[in-house]
Amino acid sequence: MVLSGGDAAFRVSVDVVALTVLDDRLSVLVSRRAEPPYRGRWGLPGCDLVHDEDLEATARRALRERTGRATSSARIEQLATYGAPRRDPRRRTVSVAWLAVLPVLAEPGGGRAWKPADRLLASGRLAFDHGRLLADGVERARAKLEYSNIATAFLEPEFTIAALRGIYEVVWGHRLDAGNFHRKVTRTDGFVEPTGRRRQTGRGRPAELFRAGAEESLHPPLTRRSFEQRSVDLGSPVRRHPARGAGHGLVRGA
Amino acid sequence: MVLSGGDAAFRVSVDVVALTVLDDRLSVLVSRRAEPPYRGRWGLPGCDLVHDEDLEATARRALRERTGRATSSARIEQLATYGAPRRDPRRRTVSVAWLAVLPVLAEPGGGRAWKPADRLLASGRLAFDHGRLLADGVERARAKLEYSNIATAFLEPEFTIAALRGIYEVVWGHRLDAGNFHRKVTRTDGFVEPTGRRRQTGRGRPAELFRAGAEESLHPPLTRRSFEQRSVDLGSPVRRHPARGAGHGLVRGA
DNA sequence: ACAAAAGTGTTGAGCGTACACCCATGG
DNA sequence: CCATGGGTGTACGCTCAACACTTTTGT
Repeated sequence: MVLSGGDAAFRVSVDVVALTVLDDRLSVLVSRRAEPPYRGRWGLPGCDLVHDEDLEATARRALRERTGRATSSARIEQLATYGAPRRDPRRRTVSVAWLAVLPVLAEPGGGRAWKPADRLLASGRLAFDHGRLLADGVERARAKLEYSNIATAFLEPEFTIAALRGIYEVVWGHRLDAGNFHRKVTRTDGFVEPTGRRRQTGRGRPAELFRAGAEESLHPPLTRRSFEQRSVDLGSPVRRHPARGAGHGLVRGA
Repeated sequence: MVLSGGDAAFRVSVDVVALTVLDDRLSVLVSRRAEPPYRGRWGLPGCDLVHDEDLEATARRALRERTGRATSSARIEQLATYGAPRRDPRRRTVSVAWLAVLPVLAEPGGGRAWKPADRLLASGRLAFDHGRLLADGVERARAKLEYSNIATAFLEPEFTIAALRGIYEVVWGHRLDAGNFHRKVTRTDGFVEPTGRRRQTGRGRPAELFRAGAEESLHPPLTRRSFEQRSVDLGSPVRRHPARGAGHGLVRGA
């Protein structure tokens, strides 16, 4: 860190890949750009770094401005920094990207929307290099489900094991065995802790409610590896409930 | 990413946590600062971002300037970005940190040195927030040994399985069973591939030489988890050869 | 009574650990 | 010949995938 003779200075911004699960799809918060460059394309929430504000505080501010909510409960972590010389055609900009995971919120409105991540990626209609940011964020989330309790951040403070399983199924894109998942989750120290309450789900036996445990990292991890060798249909959501009218049950496991 | 009315601009720098294994110790490249701030402390190699240069190119430049060598062979990956308002007392600076892993090079000279990472961390005599950068870099390296082939980046292109095991032992700080390690490494697809050559090591049966395989990520991973429950002596290096004169053999496994 | 969802039991395959043992070389 | 390090064989224990089965509700 040598102080150069000159004083080259750059714009520094923060962009947030905010993920949630909405209608059984992994979805990301974007807003349609009203101004050039990339007018009409979708952009991730972001804002410029300002004097005396921490990077993480800046990311939380970007998220708060776009969701219109207090986001102190959102789980947030740094993703990576993107600084290719011409990634912003106006001016050289170094952007620190953050991954945020949060439970479903009200629709944000005002040109902003939760859009399915896979569709948005496939459409190629993201501004700047936000397609890469989103892809990196999704991959990070997928990986972290294996060895951290980040899945609980997609849910309200109290949740059922089935709801937690639903997060894994949607983010990983394949179904999991309910029984084995239940055992694995409840027996991994610090992953979830029982509240003693139950939830009426409608049909079926009422499920116990849990909250996130103290342990951030899971040992041993859950593994998606063994499933990846199987074909995964990325084009359609993992339907967690049979389509109305169509009576075909979904196969379990292989 | 909204263009603010003002034009706040920041110094952007790149710092490199360059790791190697020297004398059975995980070591990091540092240079003694000749100028304030932090005169006399140890600093990581770094340089300022300049117009039209990629972040990764900047990191490689910093490494090259400090090692005096072509470092195209070094494995390099982004670590994290540090931007606390007063991390540099002179001017607000956002620093993108990179992790580099490379084989032992000649001593760099000129106030630069390879220093054992653990001692340097314990001494607290690093400049700026470089202690945190170093701690994060070491933890990243430790974690990546589990599920990537990054250990091969510490070695020359051709190496023995025992040398590879030595990297794991030094970085993780405990000994591994030689037989099981050999089996695990040679049977994990894409980790290493045989060259057909052998190396005369002096004593003992000559070891086969391998080179790094094509696969970046290991499935299934090696695991340090099972060892973490055991006590680990962080204060002294894992001696891979018995001390001269002291005839005590090191126990294997538990 | 039946369907559906929650949760438990059971079993077989695979993997990791521990450690015995053989191989190939230097002294 | 022995010592040393390279490399293989083997057995035990644990975990996980698969799936049968029981529990508890709504209709």
